[in-house]
Amino acid sequence: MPIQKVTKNEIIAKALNVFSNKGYHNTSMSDLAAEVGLLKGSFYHYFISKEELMVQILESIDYELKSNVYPLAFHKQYPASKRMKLFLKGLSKVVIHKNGGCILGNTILETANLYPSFRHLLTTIMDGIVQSFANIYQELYSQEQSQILAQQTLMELEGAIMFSKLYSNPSIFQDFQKRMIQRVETDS
Amino acid sequence: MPIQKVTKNEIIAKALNVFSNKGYHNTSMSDLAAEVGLLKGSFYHYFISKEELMVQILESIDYELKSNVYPLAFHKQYPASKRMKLFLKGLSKVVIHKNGGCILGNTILETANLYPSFRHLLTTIMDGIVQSFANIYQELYSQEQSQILAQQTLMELEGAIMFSKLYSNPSIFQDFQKRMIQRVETDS
Amino acid sequence: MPIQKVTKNEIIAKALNVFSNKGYHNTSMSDLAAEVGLLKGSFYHYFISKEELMVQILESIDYELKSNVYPLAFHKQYPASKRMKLFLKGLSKVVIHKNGGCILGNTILETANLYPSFRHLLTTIMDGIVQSFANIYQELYSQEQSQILAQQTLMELEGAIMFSKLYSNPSIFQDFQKRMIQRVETDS
Amino acid sequence: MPIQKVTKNEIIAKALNVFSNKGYHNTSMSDLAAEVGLLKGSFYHYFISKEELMVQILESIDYELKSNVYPLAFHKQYPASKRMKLFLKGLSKVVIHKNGGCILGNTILETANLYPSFRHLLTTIMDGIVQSFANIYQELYSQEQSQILAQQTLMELEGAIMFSKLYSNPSIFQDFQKRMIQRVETDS
DNA sequence: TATGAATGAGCGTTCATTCAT
DNA sequence: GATGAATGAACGCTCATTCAT
Repeated sequence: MPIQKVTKNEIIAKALNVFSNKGYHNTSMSDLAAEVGLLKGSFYHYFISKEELMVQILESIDYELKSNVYPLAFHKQYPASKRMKLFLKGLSKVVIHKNGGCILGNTILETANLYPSFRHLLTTIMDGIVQSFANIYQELYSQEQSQILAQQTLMELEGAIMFSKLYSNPSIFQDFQKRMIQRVETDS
Repeated sequence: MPIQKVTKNEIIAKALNVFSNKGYHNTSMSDLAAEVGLLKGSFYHYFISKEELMVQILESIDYELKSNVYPLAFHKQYPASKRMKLFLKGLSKVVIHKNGGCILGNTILETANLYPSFRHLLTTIMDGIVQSFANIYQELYSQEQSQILAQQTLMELEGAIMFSKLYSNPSIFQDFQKRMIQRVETDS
Repeated sequence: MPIQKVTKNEIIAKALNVFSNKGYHNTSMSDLAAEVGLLKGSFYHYFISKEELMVQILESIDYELKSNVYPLAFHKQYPASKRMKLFLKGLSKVVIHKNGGCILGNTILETANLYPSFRHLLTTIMDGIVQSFANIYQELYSQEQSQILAQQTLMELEGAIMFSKLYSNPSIFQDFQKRMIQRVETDS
Repeated sequence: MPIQKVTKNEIIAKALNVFSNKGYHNTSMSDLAAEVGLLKGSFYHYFISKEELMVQILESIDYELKSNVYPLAFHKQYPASKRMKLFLKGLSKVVIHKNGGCILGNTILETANLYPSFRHLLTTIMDGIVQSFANIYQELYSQEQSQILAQQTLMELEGAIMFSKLYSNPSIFQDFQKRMIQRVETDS
């Protein structure tokens, strides 16, 4: 009976971290194998290729967001500001890695034009995030306006993470979060 | 004088394009050499390394922006909206490449943590852009408010380009531009 | 278990030969790989770099000499001349390669100023050889005198090999050996 | 009228130094050109190849020794010890370079088996040096004995330089010189 | 004579991937 | 399932050399 040193999910979680920190092309299969304590050859028992690994990482992100994060934006009894706060927190936990930035933004910029298999997943995820933001905004704005604001919010989020990375200053992203929460606060 | 097939500036211009489209790590010196019609080995007559080439690309961007683009934001006799329009147009010409996105954003996400020589130039450039936006906003807002808006604008710009790239839809970035121009329009 | 075409020790033995014949800088990793029937890339499974390979070669020489050669100079029941004879024979077997000369001398002249990691091993080995010669001489000479003679012997040995190589004439080295044996002969 | 920045002899002198310090294979034509203040391309106006340059260096050493150094060993009115002293001094000046060792020994070990054009010159030079030593010894020894001692002296000289290099200790070579002078001293 | 751009082969090294055990 | 040896292409870069100007 062969021993199993790791599970696919463990690999996905660790590989996500490595990719976030080093980028797709700058991460080697050796790096990934080392991170999970396997040898390079063993790695291919779990994922047939580097590309397939990234696909499954993105799929797991999609699943995680759908299961645990999007619902935070749809909590009917919470006010918009609370939903915004919880949603941003949940989103950050899944998708943002300290110093490494946002796996989505990183992967879009580095690979969107190269791997159609990535692009489809990335659009699905980005759409999901936008719709969640839009739902929050609809407490205060028209549907059309909410849609626009939602997209802007995600854009600014990605930009804020980029700035945080460039200046090695996490408070840039924290300020962004505060701004977004305030925007939907109705201090009546 | 020996035959010269290319100039350093031509190389910088073409390499900028290739890096924009393929990313830093995914671009090989062969790719770059082929783009300008040289062999890999010949390329090293112009740039001693891939890293140095990128440094010089970023320096040339910095120079170009300082010479021709930042001034557009400081035109005293133009109204804010016109300055915003001209500035965004100038900025786009230097820094954004169709399908490839923004060389600044790409390079920040892919290399900011790896190459200190890049980071310093990138912060210089980003600071310059933010100050230019801030100057435009100061026609309508307080200095403090302008500063914040300027940074937000650049963040959203980078996010907008990311979306344009992901969805292969240039109008996302164009809509962003319109929004920014409207924001400083005073319909008097 | 994966197929294994060679062992590390086989590589060390063959690489020692190639380095001896061609010199450190004039030997390419392809040369070495070809010698053991591997491709260049496969070579790096055994040694992470050319420098590390040479380090391990020198380490294996040090080990071999300590295990099997130095003891020949310390045989208490043998007379000095017999010990000299056996020691020179043992030394030659480990360190001298036909036509290629002495790996120690070659490596000292070519790399001593370039690779500190080599230099340390080379001094260790040279010291060990000198001490062995000194021990032989102590049967006939004072300790101080033996020390000087021992160093001279090793110097002349390296010079003799250099001459043998230059004139493609092995008898120059053989004559040297006879001379050294006679020097410690006490025909009583 | 084209300017001439350097003379062939200047190049030979400087190239000799560089080769002594870095070795033949580890010295690039760029290194040599830089040392004499030329560009690589210009270098080929003086020497058609790296190999030809080394040939001319060896030829110039041969000429220099014949003109100015060998005669020191044949001074009829000087005693052997004085001739030995002067000869060793003259030889060192031409052939030994601080830290870099002896160009003859270096070149023999690194290239003797590769370049027949080098080998012939090197044997000529080594023969010349041996004959000079032999002439000195003939004041005290038989012709046959002198011949053997002369060859041993040159061997030990090369070995002494090797040791000096390995241990970064010039006094090893100086001690060798003293020993050789004492050997032919007749304190009558 | 001097230049320096260009060449094309080769360097040491790393890569994603394969596969016999 | 895990190993790690092997692959072969590609990497960034350097080499000795050529040659139009």
